[in-house]
Amino acid sequence: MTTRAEQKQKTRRALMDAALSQLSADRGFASLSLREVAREAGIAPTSFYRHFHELEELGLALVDEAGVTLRQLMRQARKRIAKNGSAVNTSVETFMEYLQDNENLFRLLLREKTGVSQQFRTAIRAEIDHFSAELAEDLKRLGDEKSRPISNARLVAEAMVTIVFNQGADALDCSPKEKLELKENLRIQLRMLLLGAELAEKNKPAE
Amino acid sequence: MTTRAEQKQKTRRALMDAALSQLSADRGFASLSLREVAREAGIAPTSFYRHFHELEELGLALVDEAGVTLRQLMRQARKRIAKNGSAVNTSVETFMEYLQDNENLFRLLLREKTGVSQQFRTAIRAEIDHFSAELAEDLKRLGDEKSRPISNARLVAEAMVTIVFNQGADALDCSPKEKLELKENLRIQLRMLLLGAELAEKNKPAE
DNA sequence: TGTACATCAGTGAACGCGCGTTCACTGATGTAC
DNA sequence: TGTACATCAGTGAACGCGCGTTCACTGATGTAC
Repeated sequence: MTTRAEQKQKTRRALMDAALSQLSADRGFASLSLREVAREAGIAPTSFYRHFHELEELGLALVDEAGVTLRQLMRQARKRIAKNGSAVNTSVETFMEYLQDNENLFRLLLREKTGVSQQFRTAIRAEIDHFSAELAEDLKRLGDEKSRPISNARLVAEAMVTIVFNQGADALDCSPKEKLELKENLRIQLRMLLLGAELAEKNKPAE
Repeated sequence: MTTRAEQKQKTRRALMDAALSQLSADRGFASLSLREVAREAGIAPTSFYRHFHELEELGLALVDEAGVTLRQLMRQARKRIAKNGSAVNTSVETFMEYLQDNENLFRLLLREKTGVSQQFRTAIRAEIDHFSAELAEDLKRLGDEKSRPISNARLVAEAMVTIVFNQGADALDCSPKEKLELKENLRIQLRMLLLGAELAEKNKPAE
C-alpha cells in the first residue's frame, strides 16, 4: 500500500473512532454532527467529504464493523464451549466480556436498531439476523449431540438474542455487583428457554 | 375548571400531540426541535415555555402517558383472559391491538429506553418494571390456579416483556401478512418460556 | 352589578451559535518519460 | 536518476439556515371590593 493511501486510511479510521468515542449512554448517533466528528478526528470539517458523503455513511461503516465483532464473539464462544462445555454459562460469560471491549459499538447496534433511518435499521437487522441464524444452528447441533433436540431452533435463537442484547444494554450502566446479578438472571432465563424448547420437541410427536 | 385553565390545558395537550405526531419510524425524540413542536401545535416558539421548561420535560410527560396506556393494556388483557382463557393467545392479541392504537407512544417508550438522557431512561425503566411486576403476579396466580406453578416468575415476566416489546417494535414496520407470522412466532416463544418455567419448578424439589 | 387592578398565556423582534455545504486553493505524493 | 505533470487529501473563508432563549409587550380572563 502506498503512503498516500495509507494516510487516507488512517484518517478514515480516525473519523470512525471519533464518532464512536462520542457515542455514550447519553448520546445517540442522531445527535452527532459532522463538524464535531471532524473536530474530534483532528481534521477540517470540509475534509470529512473526502471519506464519506454524509454522516450516515460513516454510521453504516460502523455497523459493518459491529457485525464483524459479533462474528468474532460467536467464534470465541464456540471455541470456549468446545473446551469447557456448559454452553449457557460460557456464552453469557463470553458475551459480557465482549460488551466491555465493544461498549460503544454495541450501543450503536442496539440503539439504532430502532431509529434514525431505514437504511440503518435494515443493516443492523441483517447483522442481528445473521447472528441469530448462526446461533440457531449451534443450538440445533448441540441439542442433537446431547440427544435433547429442541423445537423451533430459529425462534429460540431469536428470543435468546433479544433477551441477551437487552440485558446487555442494561449491563452497560450497571455497577459490577449488579452485573453479577444480571448475569445470573440471564443464565436462568436462557436455561428456561432451552428447557421449554426441549420439552416442546419431546411432546410434539405425542400430540 | 375556569376558562383560562382550560385553554392552557388544551395548548399543553396540543404540544404533546404535536411532539407525538412527529415521532415516526425515522424520527426519534432527540431529533425534535422546540420550534418545530411549537409550530406543529400552532403557537409561537416562545409560548412553549409557558408549559414546559424544555423539550425533555414534555418528553417525560409523554412517558407518563405511555405508562398509563400500559396499565390499561394490562387491565384489558386480564379481563379478556378471565373471559376466554388462553392466556398467551389473548395477551398477544391484546398487545397487538394496543400497538396499533398507541403506535408513537410505544415507539417513544421502546426507543428512548436506550438513549437521550438518564432521566428519560430512568422514567421508562420504572414504567416497564412496573409492567413486568404486574405480569409476574399474574403469571404466578395463573400458574397456581392451574396447578402448574412456575419458577422465577419475575424473571419469566421480564423475559416475556423483553421479547414482546422487541417483536412489537418489528411489527410496527410490517405488512399485515408478516404481522400474522410474527404473532404466531411470538406465541410459540412465550409458550416455550412458560413451559420451561413450569418444568424448572417441577424439577426444583428433586434436585 | 360595576369598576379598578392583577394575573398570565401567548407574542414578535432580536440575539448569538453551530450547523452542513460550496468553492477555489495548496502542496505533498505519485507517475510517465 | 531527474524532470515535468497529474492526482488528490486536506484547507479556510464564506454562505444561508434553523435553532434555543431573552425580553418587553399585549390583551383577555380572573378577582377584590
